Amino acid sequence: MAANTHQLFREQSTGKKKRERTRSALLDSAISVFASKGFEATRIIDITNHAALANGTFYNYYQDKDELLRDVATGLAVEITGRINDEMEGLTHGPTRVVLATARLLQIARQEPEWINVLMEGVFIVPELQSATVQYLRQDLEMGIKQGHFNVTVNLLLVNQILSLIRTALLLDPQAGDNTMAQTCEAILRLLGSTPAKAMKQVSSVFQRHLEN
Amino acid sequence: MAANTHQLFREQSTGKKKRERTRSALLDSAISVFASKGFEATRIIDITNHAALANGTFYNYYQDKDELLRDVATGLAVEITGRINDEMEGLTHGPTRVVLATARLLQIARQEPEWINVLMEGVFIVPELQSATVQYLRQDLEMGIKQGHFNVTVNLLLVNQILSLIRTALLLDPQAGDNTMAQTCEAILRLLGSTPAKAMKQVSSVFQRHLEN
Amino acid sequence: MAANTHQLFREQSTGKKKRERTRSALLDSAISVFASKGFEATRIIDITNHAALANGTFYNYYQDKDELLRDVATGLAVEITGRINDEMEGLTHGPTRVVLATARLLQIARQEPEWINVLMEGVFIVPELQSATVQYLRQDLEMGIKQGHFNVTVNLLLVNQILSLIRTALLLDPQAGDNTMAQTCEAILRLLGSTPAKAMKQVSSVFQRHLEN
Amino acid sequence: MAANTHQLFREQSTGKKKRERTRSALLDSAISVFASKGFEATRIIDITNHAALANGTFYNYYQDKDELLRDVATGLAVEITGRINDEMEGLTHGPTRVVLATARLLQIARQEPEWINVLMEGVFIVPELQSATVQYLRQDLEMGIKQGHFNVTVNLLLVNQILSLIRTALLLDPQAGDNTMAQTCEAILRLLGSTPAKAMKQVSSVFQRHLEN
DNA sequence: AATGAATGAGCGTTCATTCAT
DNA sequence: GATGAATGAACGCTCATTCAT
Repeated sequence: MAANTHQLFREQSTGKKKRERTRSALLDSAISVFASKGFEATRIIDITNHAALANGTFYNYYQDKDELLRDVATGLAVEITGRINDEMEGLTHGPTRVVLATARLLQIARQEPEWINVLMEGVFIVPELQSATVQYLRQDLEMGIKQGHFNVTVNLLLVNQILSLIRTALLLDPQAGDNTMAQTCEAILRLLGSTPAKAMKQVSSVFQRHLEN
Repeated sequence: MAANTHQLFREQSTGKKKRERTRSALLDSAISVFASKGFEATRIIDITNHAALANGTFYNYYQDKDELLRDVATGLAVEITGRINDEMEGLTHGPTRVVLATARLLQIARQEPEWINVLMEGVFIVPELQSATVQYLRQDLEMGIKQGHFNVTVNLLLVNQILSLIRTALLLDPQAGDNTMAQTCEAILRLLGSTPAKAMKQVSSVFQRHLEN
Repeated sequence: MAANTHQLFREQSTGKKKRERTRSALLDSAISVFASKGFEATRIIDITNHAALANGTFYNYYQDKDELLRDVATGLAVEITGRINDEMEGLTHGPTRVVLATARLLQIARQEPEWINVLMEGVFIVPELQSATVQYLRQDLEMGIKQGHFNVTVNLLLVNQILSLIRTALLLDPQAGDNTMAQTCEAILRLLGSTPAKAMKQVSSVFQRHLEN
Repeated sequence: MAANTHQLFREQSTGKKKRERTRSALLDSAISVFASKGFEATRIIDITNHAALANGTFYNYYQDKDELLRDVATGLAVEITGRINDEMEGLTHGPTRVVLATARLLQIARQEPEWINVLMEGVFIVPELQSATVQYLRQDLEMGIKQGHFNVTVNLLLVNQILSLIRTALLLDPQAGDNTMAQTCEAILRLLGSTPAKAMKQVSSVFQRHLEN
């Protein structure tokens, strides 16, 4: 098992029953292997080997790879949205929320590149994830519109445009450098109707207040 | 063979030697099958069956699926960029070129949804295609900047942001309805620095002048 | 599975773990099939069918036919040289050792014709076997030279000449009748410098003392 | 087509009809390809490619690879035995004939290594060749016996022992250096009953008289 | 619960062979 | 006679899945 890997699920299951611990081992291994070989190219035995389990053990927990990915991706989504939400507790300014959420997501990608890789593959297999994300985003957008900061009508295409800008950043620069992060946030604000000047100001202001570390 | 399928390569090869006609049958079949099952899930025998050929025949023409995809995607790219370029002959206004190219691409997707599907998969396998597209786009962007219409610095992320907006339209609405088309063009102009009002005006003006049919 | 087949490896593995027993089934089947169809003409499925296993099972044990042959031939070599050595324990007369080793090998061929067939094919694929045989032979030759019985200089060609005389006997008369056996032993002694008369006397003396049964 | 190849059959067919010339091209190509890849590993298309012919052309001349090998090997045998016989015209001394035939064969192997490779593969497929060789050899052996030079009874095993000594020389040292040649001739004479001293004398005498160049 | 040996369907690939041109 | 495109049987090999231990 890779030594320097963050073991999200293992941590959550220490002290619990054996069944839960084995399941967590499969989930953590799945993250590593999916991230390094891609979902399609991953074979069941890659995951069980990585978890130091027998191949047959897999089928005590999951019917197939898809079901595992669903579990992994959902767990990751819960973890990530939890982290982001904690940070936005109490923020009521639409643009700030949108910029901050975007920036934090890219920061997490920087710290845990495997998570995001897997999450992005999961989104194609687990439609629920997509719609959950859409719900979060919609709220912030409508908040910004009411406050007069965004000049858009919220629809499915708009939400997906925003998500695709984030996805593009992750694909092009998986470590999400500062430039990538700023350019992506500004692009989203422009898309929502900001002028270039206002977008830039907004972004640097949020970065200074919330991300200075 | 599906009856209602446009047979791009078959048309190009009627009257030519048998070898060329068989190759075209493989290419056309590949478009259909890749589009319906996706590249990864497609088996060689799916393609040869669709073309009413024996499985072994495939290997008289290509070493593997990748090589075929490369050939298909390149052929499609040539066809599509040719069509778009023809229409933009002589246009020197940056924003008009960008809007028109986007709109025409989405129109072609409406007429030939299979083409775009396959082309988008091909872009991940054939890097040359990506960079060719990037070249085209860069020129128009720089034209618009010189003319004072765009407020951006051209970099790889920007170009990919624009492409991702087009891709999002195709994924969400493969038939690319008029609303999708307009919203996508406006989004691109906003990304390039337009105000919402200017973007909308620009788009409707281009649509009226060049797409009224 | 052929009923009258000696099952060398099966005998060695009864009582052991399943993995070992399956491996032995493959080895024994390989001997039978290689011997009857030849190595080249043998298909993986011939071996697994003969062993009443699924084709895929083969790959749980060997990467390819070559690896299996290596295992089979090595096992056979160990068995055969073991038997011959047991019989020569304590013999210090060079010509006697050479004649006896030759005769015993041909006798084993008579009892287990499949073993020798496979071993001879294996020698071309597993160089270690060849050189092991060469080592054995060299020692006996040099013993005979020191004792003044052989008039030769030991080199690679000489060793191979002796081996080729044995091989010729096996090819022409796989059951190695008494005449073949005697003529081969005498030929080897002549090659090593004996006169016809001495060679004949030597051979019949060894046969009487060691092979009368 | 390899430039430095001796083209036995091509030479024999220049000026003849096209059918004959194409057949010769196949035969000459077969020698080269069989010699370099081995008979088993050679595919029909290897031969036709080498002959700059279409694959289908092969079947205008032969039913399969075996038939071609039979033709090639027979042609080579005729050529080689012809050359050796020419040289032995009028020689009536048994040992001299045996030594000379052996030496000349090894010399030809030195000049045309491909011929011998192919011939040796052919012997396993074309039994007639083996028996023809046996006939030649028998005559010389019986001549030597009548003359009191050989102390053997001629049988199939004896003849094959002699052939195997020659084969061993060719396998171990395809270029058949002088030492290999001498040691092989002496081995044959020893096998036929000569003492080491007489064998050596006989060989060097023949070499001096007939091979000094 | 965990194991890991066994399975066999299903794929890619080769290549001798046929046959219309 | 020569061509070379097309064929399809036959093989090697992988891997998800089962199940006795």
